[in-house]
Amino acid sequence: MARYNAKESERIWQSVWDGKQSFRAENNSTKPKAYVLEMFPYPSGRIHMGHVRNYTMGDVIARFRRAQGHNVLHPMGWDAFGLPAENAAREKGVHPRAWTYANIAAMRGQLKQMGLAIDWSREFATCDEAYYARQQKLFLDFFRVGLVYRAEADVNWDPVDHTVLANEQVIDGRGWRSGAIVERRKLSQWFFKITSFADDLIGALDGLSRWPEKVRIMQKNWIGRSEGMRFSFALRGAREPAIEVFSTRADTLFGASFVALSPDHPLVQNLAARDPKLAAFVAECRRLGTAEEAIETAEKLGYDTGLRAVHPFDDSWELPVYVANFVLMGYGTGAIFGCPAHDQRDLDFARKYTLPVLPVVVPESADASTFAVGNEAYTGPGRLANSRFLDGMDVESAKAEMATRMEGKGTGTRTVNYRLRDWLVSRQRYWGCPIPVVHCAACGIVPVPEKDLPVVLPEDVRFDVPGNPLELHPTWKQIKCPSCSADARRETDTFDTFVDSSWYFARFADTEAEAPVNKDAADYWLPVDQYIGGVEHAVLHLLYARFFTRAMHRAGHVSVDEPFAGLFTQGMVCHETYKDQDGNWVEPADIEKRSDGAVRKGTGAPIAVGPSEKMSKSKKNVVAPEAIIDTFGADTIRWFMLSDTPPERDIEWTQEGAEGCWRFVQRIHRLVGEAANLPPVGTPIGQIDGAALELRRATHRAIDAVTDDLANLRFNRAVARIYELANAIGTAGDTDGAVRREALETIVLLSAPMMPHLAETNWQRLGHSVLIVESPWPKADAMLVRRDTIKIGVQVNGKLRGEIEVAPDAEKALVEGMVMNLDSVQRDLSDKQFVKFVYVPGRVANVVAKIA
RNA sequence: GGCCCCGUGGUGGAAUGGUAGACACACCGGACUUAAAAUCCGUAGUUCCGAAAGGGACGUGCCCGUUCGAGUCGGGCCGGGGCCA
Repeated sequence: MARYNAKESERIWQSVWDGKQSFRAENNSTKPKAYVLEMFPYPSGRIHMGHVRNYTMGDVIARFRRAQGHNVLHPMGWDAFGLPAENAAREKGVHPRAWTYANIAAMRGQLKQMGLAIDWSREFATCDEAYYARQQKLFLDFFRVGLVYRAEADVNWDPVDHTVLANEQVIDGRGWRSGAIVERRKLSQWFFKITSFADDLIGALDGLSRWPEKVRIMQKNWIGRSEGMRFSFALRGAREPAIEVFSTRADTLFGASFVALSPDHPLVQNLAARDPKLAAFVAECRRLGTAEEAIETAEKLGYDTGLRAVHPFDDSWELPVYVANFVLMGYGTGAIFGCPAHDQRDLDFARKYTLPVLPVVVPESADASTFAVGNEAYTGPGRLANSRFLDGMDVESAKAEMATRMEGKGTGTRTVNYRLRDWLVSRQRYWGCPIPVVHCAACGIVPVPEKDLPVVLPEDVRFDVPGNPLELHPTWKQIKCPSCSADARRETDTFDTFVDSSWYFARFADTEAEAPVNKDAADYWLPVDQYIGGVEHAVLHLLYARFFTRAMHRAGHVSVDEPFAGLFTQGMVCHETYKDQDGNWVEPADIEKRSDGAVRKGTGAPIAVGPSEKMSKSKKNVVAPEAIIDTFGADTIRWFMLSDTPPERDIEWTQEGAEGCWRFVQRIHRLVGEAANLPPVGTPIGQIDGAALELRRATHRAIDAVTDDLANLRFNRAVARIYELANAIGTAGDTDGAVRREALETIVLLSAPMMPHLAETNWQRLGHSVLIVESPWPKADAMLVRRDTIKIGVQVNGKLRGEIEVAPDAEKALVEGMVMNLDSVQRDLSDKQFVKFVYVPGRVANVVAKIA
């Protein structure tokens, strides 16, 4: 019999599905809807194993839901704006547009080779004018409803590349590309008011029951809600206004030993204007950049302004006012009071500048008169001490008392503060969506009128000089003010690419719509029922998309607040690492494994095998999906990605594993091919017993288990159940024809979402004229899933002593009789005294006895 | 430092508080073959007793607890990873 020709078969079925438009989603359907979405790829040029794993999982769910009778939306698009295209332009002289679309074409071809059940009619790229034009319209709508503003902000500025850098692009204080020392600069930037939804973005997390707990916690931490007090310190004998601070620990106010201002605090700016030393200190602080991690780990440095602050509860108590590098302008008010005994950063600072460290919270176990703080601040619970009217209270009561007193005097207010900052969306780059705004000397900021949209990127830009090509373009930014017609200047910033990916799922509902989002279609499809992607997007992308959905709701584009009802974060794809004797990384393709170890192909030089790590170019432990698909076909690589390892964990790619998958593909093909004399399709099953009945039971148990496993994304278990059915078919041998047909049809149907081409081929070989993608999911017969008799373990005092076979509903007394008659039980009980008999129906029987 | 996740054979991993190791990979033995590949059959946690058939003990990172019964639940450690500091 001919072996299964995967290449040939896959090509054929892909073109059949394509010709029949098998995976088109209907916007009008009476079927239940299922929106299955994987995070869309950046068009880097070729797909990698991570894509294969991600899209295979999504495809299995999409095909499974389709077979179960759902109207499935499973689309694909391209997250196509971004810096790599500009880098390619600088390095290779190719235009970002040409580079990007060529990459998309190449990757589309590779994804199609995977045989994904995608509605390609809805495909788009975020760099398509049709898409970013609508994004500009959304921006104007957000502007209209008050969710957009422009403000000065601290940014990481690369003085060589003339651009703003994200925190992740600053490495050891230097620009990741130029290597120049990054400066902190104040620039006018565009912001989305994500903080106005902060409370709701936290509160709604509890309702996302089909999200991983881990992601919900990460988002909660990221938003960082904290309750505290806002109050002021007056300055003694100074003209300057009082310093307003925010603190979550107002209970420790009597332990205060200094007040500290952010280097970016307005008061500091004023003081620095007439104090060159302070100005120099501020400049020094700015060199740290804006990354919190850098600020946290840097040495705590301060500058004594000479000002003296007055304690809010004691007019005679003065505190020094410092400028400190660890105080962030963006958090709270940009000013704090320092209580060294109960805050580690304050303690580090106090030790450096020899300021008092007075404990005011004493743990229950310690003695208030002797309790002292060494090099570790005490942040735990306890009783207040050295704190006048707060003495003896616990921390929570003291906070409440402080709040009541301050609010009573009108000197402070309870405030909720967030770690989350508003979203800075402007980037000084070319390959992004232009922000549709005009700057006019007379009118200020003027949104581009909708009739003038889209603001299209110019094609004739140069990348041979540093800086923003839009800024450098000779004419593009010159425009008349839409409001007063005077000469004005176009905004040359483009959007952060996270904006592009914050609403694409809503566009998929209707990619032809004139409006950014077809509300009726979006109301039908949203929320996404199952979203799948890498955990690295747990915070930013998923938080931005949740914000955007709320903003779109407010602007009238959608009716939901949450974009993704179900979220699944899949693990990475790993591979062993290899090094030669000189310590150079070696690619898996150059390795040959022998019984005595790994060697380099050709030369036979010894190779050291290292641990399995995430596939990365730098470690050369990358296996190209194309090569695998070329050798074994798409079904084999898909089957591998689903087998053995639970989907949320990291999977290790191995050549042996891939070969094992390939053998199973062939085995199914052979099982179907070897099945001689099958009765025609639809032949009813008559009276059966013995091996035929056993096979039939195995078939229906497989349906039952695989259905449940796929519904819960337990792909590895579903795979194991299919192997079991294959083993059962092999064991059963040449039994009743109709039963064998049922078993074979079942294994083909159950494996179809995972190995769709193989399934289609064998479905046809079994005599079906309807495609398997148009065939319904099998149903398990409960009578056959249930067992007539079951084997249960017999224990004495919890130790296994034997096994008996009983009916699932056998009476306890009957089971007890059987158990007590077992020789092994009798032997064990010979020196013991019977106490009681425990029987868990269908599970276990346990004789409890004590030593006589 | 805080919070969260994980720790099971040579390997990936199964296991609603109920017979630990399903299923797969690798290894080994056998059949088929001139040979190899492919395929099929088989053994396989550790250890002890036994010629064998069998039988016993131990076993899910470590310790303690709850329970008739713990990989699973609780407490405390150790190790690995993640997030936030």
